[in-house]
Amino acid sequence: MESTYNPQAIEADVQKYWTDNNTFCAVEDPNKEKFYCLSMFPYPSGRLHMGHVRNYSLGDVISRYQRMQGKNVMQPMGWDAFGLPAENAAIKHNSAPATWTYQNIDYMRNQLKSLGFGYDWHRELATCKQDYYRWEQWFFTKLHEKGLVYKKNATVNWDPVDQTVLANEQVIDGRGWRSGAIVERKEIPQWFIKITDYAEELLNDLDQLEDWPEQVKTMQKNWIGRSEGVEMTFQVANSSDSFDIYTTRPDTLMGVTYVALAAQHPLALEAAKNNDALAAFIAECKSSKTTEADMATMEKKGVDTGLQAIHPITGELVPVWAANFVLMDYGSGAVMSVPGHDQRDFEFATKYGLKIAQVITGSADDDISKAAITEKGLLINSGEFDGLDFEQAFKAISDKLIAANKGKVTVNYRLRDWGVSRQRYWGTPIPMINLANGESVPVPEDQLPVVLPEDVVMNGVTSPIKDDPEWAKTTYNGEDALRETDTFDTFMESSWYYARYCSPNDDQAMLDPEKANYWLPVDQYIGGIEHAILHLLYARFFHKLLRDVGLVNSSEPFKSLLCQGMVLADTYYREAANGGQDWIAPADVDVERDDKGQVISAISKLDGQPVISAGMSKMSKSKNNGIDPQEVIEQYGADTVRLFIMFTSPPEQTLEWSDSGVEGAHRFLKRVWKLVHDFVESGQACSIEGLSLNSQQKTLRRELHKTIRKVSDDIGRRNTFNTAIAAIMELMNHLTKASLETTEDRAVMHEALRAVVLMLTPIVPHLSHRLWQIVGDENDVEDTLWPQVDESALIEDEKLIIVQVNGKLRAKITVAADTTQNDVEQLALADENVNKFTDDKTIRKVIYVPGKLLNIVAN
RNA sequence: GCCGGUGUGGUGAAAUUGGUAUACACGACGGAUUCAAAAUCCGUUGCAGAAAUGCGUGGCGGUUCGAGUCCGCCCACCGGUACCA
Repeated sequence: MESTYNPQAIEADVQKYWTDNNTFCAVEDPNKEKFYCLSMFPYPSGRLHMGHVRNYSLGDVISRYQRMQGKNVMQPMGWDAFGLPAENAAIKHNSAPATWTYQNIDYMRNQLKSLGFGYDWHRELATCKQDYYRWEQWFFTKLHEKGLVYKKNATVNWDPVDQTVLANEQVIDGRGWRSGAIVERKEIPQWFIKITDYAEELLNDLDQLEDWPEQVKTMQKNWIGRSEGVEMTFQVANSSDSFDIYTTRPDTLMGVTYVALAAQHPLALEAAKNNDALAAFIAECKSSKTTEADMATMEKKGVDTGLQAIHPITGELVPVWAANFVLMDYGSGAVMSVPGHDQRDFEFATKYGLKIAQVITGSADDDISKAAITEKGLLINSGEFDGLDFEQAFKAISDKLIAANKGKVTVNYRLRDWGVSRQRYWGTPIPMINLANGESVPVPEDQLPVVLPEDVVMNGVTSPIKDDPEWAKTTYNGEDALRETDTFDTFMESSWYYARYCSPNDDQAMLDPEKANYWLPVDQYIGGIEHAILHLLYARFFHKLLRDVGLVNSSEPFKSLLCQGMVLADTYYREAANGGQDWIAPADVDVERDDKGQVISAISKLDGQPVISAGMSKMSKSKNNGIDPQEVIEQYGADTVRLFIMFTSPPEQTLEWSDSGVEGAHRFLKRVWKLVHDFVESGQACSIEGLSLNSQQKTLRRELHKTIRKVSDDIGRRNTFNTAIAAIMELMNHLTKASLETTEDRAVMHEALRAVVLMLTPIVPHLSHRLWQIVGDENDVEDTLWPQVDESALIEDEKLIIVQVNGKLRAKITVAADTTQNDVEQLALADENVNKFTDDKTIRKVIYVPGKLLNIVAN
């Protein structure tokens, strides 16, 4: 055995071995328990970043651990290949999005291989290839057939100079990122999928997802936002017009002092024809932003439309305002306003001098002249409803509206239907045909796929398939017609890729139900918390759609979910001449520390001049603080990178990159290598069977088996890989101090080293593969089962009891394991230090936690 | 704004069910080895204090024999907010 650890040589050899032996090729086997482990597939942005390395290390550790539990493991990998960045890169590099994307995939695939992830590469897929997206197009036409697809107008960001639609990301401070033009809201026709038809099921099925983080389920629940309320109709005075509003607080209906319409509401547009102020306001609203965060934080503004509405119960007239915070896209585009009991309405009413009425009792310190009373209470100033509580008022008021045929009790969802149209090129063409009569029909099945041309030139503004007058031309039933030139939201591709991995090369069907039902649901899904709502909700929705088309027999795609945190790194900068910051890469900075190790200054390695430290932030191009995984792999090897990433933080938390931490991880692997080397050099291997051990050897075996128990629990149940590694390190600290003189010493050491290598296998698979050839047996470590705990080695004859007086630690006493509570108390009270704190006091109570803790309460 | 999360030594973190706060690692300091350095190995390391001991888990308050952990209020930061993926 070589005396020094040489990761580069080992890793290349072991990776070749895995490839040559198809070690990770997964085949359906009904006699074996399956385990489908999936990490969120990457967008092929160019190079792997540390977030990817973390995500895929987590998936690989879990996959390899489950394989060592004897399961039939499938771990696939692919590419979420459509999306906006490819278009921008193509413009910048003067090439086509397809070329750029395929080059990135090739580079990143090699990076993944160099990290030693156990993927079944036979199952690789890329969503930008027609053999993938053709089935998405087919599926969309099925959904259309089932009535789950419709077209309606929806708002987009419109760049009036470039005459193009912009993503939210492309709008910076209200202006288009290329043209600099002030972006406008514009309504255009778009395709929607009726996710709201599944709102109830998407909500209820969250309860089945026992192995999902509570926080993710809560976020999804709030996003779906089920509420029970009343929908009612307000008649416009002196007109046949009316509009509907929905409220969850019908108990406050008697406190409505005005109603508010969206600026784009048809009644507001009509009224603006003879109202200049209103027309100006509606024009102003055109430039307001479209995101929810912007809508919620912007200054609330409104204008009186001059219309009046008839209160559905009192018959009184209330003014109708147009307001910028009411969304035309959501609900009916109108809300009732109760300034007395809603804070936003209160501020709006105060600002515009509208009436504020109190109709609900508040607590003693509530002051209706200062703020709205938003808690529920008893009704006052509400005529016949006075004295009712929320429940009673809800019933009485809704009953009255129903009787008058002016309203109904309804369930409402915050969730909105999924708009899937994008006015961009690099995506799946929407398989619809627009006929001359204005009707839209799905592309017939025998004409699918609608292929996206890859050999295109980007002009930086419009989609090449929109630019090319020929591309859209087609015929339908012998008539000339035009294809849809919009493409799908890329969330469409990522909503079903997990299922396609089960039969990735099937050219006859979207899925092979037999294979899909063998592997699905995914047993463990791993990805960033940023996907907690949108991606995970759409994928859950798609799975139910796949079920209802008969392609899968389960209702949820992901049995267990693990959300990993971001990867951060140090940031350094210098003031730039223009007052901004010049960000300096952490690799180019040396830090100086004081005697306590606290950083006192940082200097550039390039010029020796000081730089300013700006703390930790997410690795990004803009802060120039990305750490390239490739460089670290080349310096220390993939195993060190994997070990550092798994050790330095629990998976859900943010991970702070540290070069010295990486060195520490590398040092540990060198110690493991050296210990195996020293053991091998010390003589022949031998078995522990039939040997009689001394107390030190027994203690060492107890440490070993306690470690196996903890590591199994940490990896198998808790997903706390950091504490599993810490436990192995602790064991290693014991082992390096152990003697290797006698046969018994060496037998215990051999048992321990075999277990250490096996426990490290999921985390540092190359090193473990090599070491298993030395301390293991002729089988590959990949085909070896996880070590078992020997319960008999765990038995302890003594216990450490913590003795407290009034909850404060005063002594630690060691007693025989079978000592009674009474004897423990006597021993504790005899302790000098305990005595000092109880001496002049009366003992009131004694609390005993058997074998652990004794608390004496005295005063 | 709204929804969700996080906050513990000089640093990353541990404490799994309310029971020894700081395991493991990094850094720093001291020593061994070395012509010297790197590497390696050994030791010290929450703060104050000579010690006894006291204090200490973002802030304020509460529950409890006992609180990092439970409850209330507050602060700071992070993720999402429907066209970034």
